[in-house]
Amino acid sequence: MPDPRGELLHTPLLQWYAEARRDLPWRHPDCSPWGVLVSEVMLQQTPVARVLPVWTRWMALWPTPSALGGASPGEAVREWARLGYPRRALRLHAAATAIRDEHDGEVPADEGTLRTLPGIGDYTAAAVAAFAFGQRATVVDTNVRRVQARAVTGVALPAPSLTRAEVELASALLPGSDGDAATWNVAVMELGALVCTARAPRCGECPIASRCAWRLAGYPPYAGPPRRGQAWEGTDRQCRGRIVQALRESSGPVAGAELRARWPDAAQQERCIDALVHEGLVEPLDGERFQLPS
DNA sequence: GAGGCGTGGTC
DNA sequence: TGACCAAGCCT
Repeated sequence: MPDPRGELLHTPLLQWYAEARRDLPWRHPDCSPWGVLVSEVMLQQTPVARVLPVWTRWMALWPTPSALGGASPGEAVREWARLGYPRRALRLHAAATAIRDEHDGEVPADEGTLRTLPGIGDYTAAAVAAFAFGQRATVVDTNVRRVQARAVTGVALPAPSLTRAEVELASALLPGSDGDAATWNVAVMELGALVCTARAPRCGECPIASRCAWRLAGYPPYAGPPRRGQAWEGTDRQCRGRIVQALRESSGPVAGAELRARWPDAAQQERCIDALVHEGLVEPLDGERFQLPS
């Protein structure tokens, strides 16, 4: 049952996307499902500009899941460079070995099967099903949420966490055919990334501005619960980042004393190292030395 | 379900 | 200038 709210938006948005879309390597027709999967994991909470060079190098080193599975998790973390959230590199390595060992080395096309892989949640499973396999999956990321909130719901920003209603709305707006649906998903995301941005939306360039509920309501300001920022200075996050960076940039093991020189709070740093070891991001060696996992 | 988890660019 | 934000996931 087609949703009239979606029908009105499909043509202008798909036309806009055909002209305004960025030429990204993971969108090329010859990009493998593995390339799409890698891009989606790298793009979790990370801007396109920072992902591009890392993705390119990563795909040259490990063009298949089995190739990555043949590397050590530490190599994956090192090539992850400064993308942030290095646990993603560890999980991508684990996903690669699972694909090699349990799926004949082929990225699964089924959303439910993708969802079982480490580091693959609802968003990424739907994105791979849609963008790598052309399926009619409901892809809901932060861009889709913001575009829907404005264009359809008429509010400045979505709630802090994803609601059931948002997923149902995205599903209702989806075009009926597989191909159109896959393009629609990436078109809405692209609109959110390039035009309907969080900070300073470019409504003058928006193909659906004339139908935007937020604009028609006079741009009411965000009225939801406060959105809490993330502390940084002196946090475990910063401390952990410092530790992993030191191990990444060293060709060999790093002495605990050398790490200690990089962080003022010894107790905090010890706690962070313990946590990193527990998570598998750091491997302890004899003589109070540490390295990326072998 | 709230909170933890990196890094750097933007206005 | 320093909050805010970027194709989320996991516990």
